[in-house]
Amino acid sequence: MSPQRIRLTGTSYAVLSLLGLLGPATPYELKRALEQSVENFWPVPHTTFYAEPARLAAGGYLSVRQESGGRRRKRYELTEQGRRALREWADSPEVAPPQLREEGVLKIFAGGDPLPIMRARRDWHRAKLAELEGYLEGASADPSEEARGARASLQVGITYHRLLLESVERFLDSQAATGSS
Amino acid sequence: MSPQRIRLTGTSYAVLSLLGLLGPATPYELKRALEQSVENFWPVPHTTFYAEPARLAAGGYLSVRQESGGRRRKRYELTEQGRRALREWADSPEVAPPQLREEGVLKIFAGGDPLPIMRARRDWHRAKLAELEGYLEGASADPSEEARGARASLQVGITYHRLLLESVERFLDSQAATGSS
DNA sequence: CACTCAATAGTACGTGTCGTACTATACAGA
DNA sequence: TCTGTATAGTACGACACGTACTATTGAGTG
Repeated sequence: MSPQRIRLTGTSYAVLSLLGLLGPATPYELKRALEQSVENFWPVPHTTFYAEPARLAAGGYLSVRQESGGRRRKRYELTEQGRRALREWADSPEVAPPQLREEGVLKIFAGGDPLPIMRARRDWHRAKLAELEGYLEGASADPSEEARGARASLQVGITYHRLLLESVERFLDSQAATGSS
Repeated sequence: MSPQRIRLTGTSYAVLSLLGLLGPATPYELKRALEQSVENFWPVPHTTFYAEPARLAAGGYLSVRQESGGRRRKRYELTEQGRRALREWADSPEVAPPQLREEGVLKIFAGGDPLPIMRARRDWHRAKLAELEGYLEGASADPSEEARGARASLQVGITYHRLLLESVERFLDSQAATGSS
């Protein structure tokens, strides 16, 4: 029962801030909110995400209440300790360096043909950008103060993805210009 | 002794392609080559990276010869199986979607102040870009055919990072223009 | 009303990854 | 020969990941 020490990771803070935004929520509700926001600059597979609230509860950062209905879902809520940890982290200016995991570039490194790879990328980035812009429209419909961070991060996320797309397009143009074998 | 089945991950292919480039090498040599190339679009902590060649050898993708000197390092080399797996992977056009892990945006999402975070980012991206451009100069000094993939991936990597930097600068400019409280 | 199908809401488990901390060798200079 | 620093790793426990499976709900259909 006494809270264990657990390490707080990026995923932990993602959960904590979503709970800060939504109030008490079930893992599934959190996961849905995640998909429309944090997922895009902090990817988390769903199995990891489902497990995280339980970890945080074990560490004393969340409290749980189990529903009695058929699905007996667990509803999690920030504790004072959780709220404090979140605020401290958000207010400290240090950030870990960003990481880009790009299998496409890895393939090119290994000698793969850049053109089809980068074309696939271009299409993917276009779709992703459209998706994010949709989320931003949705988020802008809710002008509350609590959603300010969500909107700001979507802005930044969109800028990132827009420019990534641009970089891919630029690369493809330069290829078309030069060695279009 | 009979080769185990192992899963080949991005890290595996990073090792395989580095071995393809360098020929027989020790984990440390691989790690050094990694830092100047693949690391920048496929981050791998050094402990994971050291372990990977042994895994691949257990799977039959690499062969090992242990040196007899003081440090008794192990020198790894691609087997035919390894070479085949690498080529098949590099030639297939499917690529997993790129992932961006950006703690800064996560903090902004959580309500952190965007300005100091993005300023730190700008500086980081500037330094990284300079570093990559240095590597490209180094790689261009070696105009061999085998290094073609290395050069191409550095080009792409530089374009990515340049645009990421630009996106941060654009964001900071827009902040400076609007609400510079 | 029973049945089926899709969508929703998860869990289990083994392999792989990560970070912290520690260890060991080589070599240069005092 | 001692001491420091760069080089070259290993140990290990906690954490993350992916595949596959399970269970509940609700809507439509006969």
